[in-house]
Amino acid sequence: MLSKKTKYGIKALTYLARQEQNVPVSIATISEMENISLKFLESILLTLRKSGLLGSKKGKGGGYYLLKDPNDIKMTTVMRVLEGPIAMVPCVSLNYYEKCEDCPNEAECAVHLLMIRVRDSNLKIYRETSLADLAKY
Amino acid sequence: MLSKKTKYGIKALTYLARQEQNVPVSIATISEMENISLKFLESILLTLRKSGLLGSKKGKGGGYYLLKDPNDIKMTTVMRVLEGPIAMVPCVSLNYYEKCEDCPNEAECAVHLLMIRVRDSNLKIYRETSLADLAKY
DNA sequence: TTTAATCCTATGGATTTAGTAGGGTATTAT
DNA sequence: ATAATACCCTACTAAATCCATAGGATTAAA
Repeated sequence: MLSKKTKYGIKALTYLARQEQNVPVSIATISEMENISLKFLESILLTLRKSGLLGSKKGKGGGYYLLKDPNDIKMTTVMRVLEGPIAMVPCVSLNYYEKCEDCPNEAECAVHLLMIRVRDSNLKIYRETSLADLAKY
Repeated sequence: MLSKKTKYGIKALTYLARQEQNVPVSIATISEMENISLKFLESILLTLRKSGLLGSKKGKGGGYYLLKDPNDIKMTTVMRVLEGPIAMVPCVSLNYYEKCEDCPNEAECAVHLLMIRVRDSNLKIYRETSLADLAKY
C-alpha cells in the first residue's frame, strides 16, 4: 500500500506544478485545496524541501515552490524521497541492497527473480513519468 | 515492502513446485530447507490451503501439496492471497475498489493516474509469471 | 495405542502510520 | 518597529500491522 505521506506529497507537488507562475504557495492553501491535514502536510513539505525538490519562502506571502521545471522532476526521485526504496525487497534494491539472511542462493530464489521483474517495470514507469506528465490532466 | 508472509509463502510454494512428485511435504521439512520459522510458516500454509492453492494431509506422512499444476498457478493469485490487493491505492483496485475521501475528481488526480500505470504493469508481470516459471531456476 | 502431523486460537512485542499539539523562529508588508 | 504571517521543530499518541510464539485439539498411519 502507498502511504498517505506519499499520496499527499504527490498531490502537493502536482498542485504546485499546476500553478501558472512559480510563486510561493502557503501550506494552508494546499491543505484546503487538496483536503490534507495541515500539520501533516507541513511535515511532508518539510521533507520535500530538505530533499531538494522544493524551496520555501518565509513571512507574509511566503510558502513553498518547485525548485525545478516539472518536466525535470521524475517520479523515481519523488517516490524515493517519500516512500523509500522502489524495490519491494532489499535484495533487489539498486540503492539500498541487502542480502537476505535466510536465502543461501539468490540466483535460485523465486522471490528474488520475481521482484527483479517488478522492480524493473516500476522503475521504468517512474523514470518515464515526470511531474509535468501528471499535472497535465 | 513485501511482507515476510508473502516472501515465505512464495518460497514454500516454489519448494513444493520443485518436488519431483506431488507428495505431501511436512511443514517441518519446508521450514528447515527454506529457513523459515516453523510456527509462522504453519500459519502461512494454512492461509494458502484455505485459499485453495494447497491441499493437506493430516497425520503421519502428511503435509502440504499443490492442488494444481505449477504452470496453472499464476502469481496474481498468489500475491492476492498472501499480500492482498495488487493495487497500491484502493481507488485503482480492480477487485477492491474504494473511492478516496479526499479526492473530488479521480480523472484529475495525479496519484490515481500514476498508480493505474503501476498497477497495470505489475498485473502484467504477475499474470505472465507462473509458479512453474519461478521454480525452474 | 503411539507417533507424527495438521489445525486452530490466542497472545504479545515491536514497528510503522497518521496524525495532533504546541511552541519557537524567521521574514515581510505596512 | 511591529504586527502578521508563515515556516521550523520536537514530542506525543492512538491505532494498525507485522512477525512470531505457545499450547492444545484433531486426525491418520504404523
